[in-house]
Amino acid sequence: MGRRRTVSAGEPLIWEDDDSLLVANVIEGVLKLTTSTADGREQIVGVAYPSDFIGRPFGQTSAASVVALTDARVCVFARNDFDRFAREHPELEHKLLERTLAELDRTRAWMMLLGRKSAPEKIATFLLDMSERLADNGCMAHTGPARQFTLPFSRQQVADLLGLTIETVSRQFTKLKADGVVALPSRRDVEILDRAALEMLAG
Amino acid sequence: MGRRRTVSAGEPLIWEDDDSLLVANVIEGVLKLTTSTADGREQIVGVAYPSDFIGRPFGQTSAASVVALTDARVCVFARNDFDRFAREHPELEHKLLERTLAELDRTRAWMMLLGRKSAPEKIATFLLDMSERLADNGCMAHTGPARQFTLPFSRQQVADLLGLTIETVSRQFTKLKADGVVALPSRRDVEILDRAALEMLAG
DNA sequence: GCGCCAGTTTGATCTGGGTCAAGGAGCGCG
DNA sequence: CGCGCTCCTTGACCCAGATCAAACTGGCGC
Repeated sequence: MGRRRTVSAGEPLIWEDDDSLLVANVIEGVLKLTTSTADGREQIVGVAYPSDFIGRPFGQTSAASVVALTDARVCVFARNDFDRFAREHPELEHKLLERTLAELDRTRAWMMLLGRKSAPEKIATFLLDMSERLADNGCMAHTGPARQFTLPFSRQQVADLLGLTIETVSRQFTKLKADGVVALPSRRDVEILDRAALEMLAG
Repeated sequence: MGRRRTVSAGEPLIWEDDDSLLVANVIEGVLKLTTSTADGREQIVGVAYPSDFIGRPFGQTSAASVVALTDARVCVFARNDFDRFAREHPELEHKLLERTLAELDRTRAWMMLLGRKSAPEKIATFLLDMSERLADNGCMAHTGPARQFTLPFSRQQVADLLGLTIETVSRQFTKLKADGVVALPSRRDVEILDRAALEMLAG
């Protein structure tokens, strides 16, 4: 049941496989879910971490495309098989429902960010959100928010997540560093120096 | 199982009822799901039409508040009862899962709108979306997109849905009217005169 | 170590949409 | 019928963040 597959950073996860759509479970790594307009604007609409489901069981294929942000290992299922299996195993469907409801909550909170928050608020919210989702090595944390961590995102991807341009993201990072709120030891690394200030900025 | 309740336009649907959280099914009318910041900015994160579920089964209460846009009838359940009932009826859970997945897809499409679309694109997308969801009387259409319909939203609510200000919404409506793309016979009524133009604008 | 190149930062300028401030316009009510 | 209230439109101006245009930086191959 379900074949292992590895995807390296930057590679798309293809949804077509011998005539059937796929559903997958993330084992390791981080992937982005995006939608794009015809003229190339991109919005990241979801981020999948280990243990998250991706794909669209039942009904038609979803519009989002999936690309690995880090090297990743996933477990893929032909959708037909998965659908049948799920319908025969209510416990699995229940689990899936709980996860989908949680994801919907997170997505709705992100809508508020996209529609109503300013650039400084977006960046602060993003950093706090990341510190909760990432331990030092990029996996799920059960040890509370991390003080320092490595982003699985480039600046452009942060921009695509927050509905900003790369220049604005860069300027906001520089500002936070200048104000002593965060340290940026390397392009991808963040250390939170003043969490209270970030929480204030996040609104 | 489940008590009927009526909510008039503008009234909130209270989630606390003799010590237990509620879950509800919309029978008639339209309701908005919103989140707000401390300083009063509001974002509509979902709209519930007849047959939609609202509330948060399993897990903790969701952050969104629910307000009726039109007079509405809903069927409410104590959440504990609902959770137990759902777990004993896999068919219900399956239905709920399908709806939740569909809602997640719609929400993700809306993220693209909020993060990356311009005001004219937002308005055009909104009008096309409404024409698909509303028949003349504000109920679900199975007759294809409506050419004219009554919005269940005030201008301010359209702004809260699209992440704009009321003034920008008003100006965009005026522009579309001036360009002969739509007719606006009254504050809440819209008639689409040139669907192709709207689709072009929506991007 | 040196050059190259993608990703990033920084600066200068522009503009879409926000803000502030008046008017209109529909509608319920006396 | 006209008063008043709420919602909506319109106008003038402004500013956060986009756009355009260079530099800078840090890996990596040679």
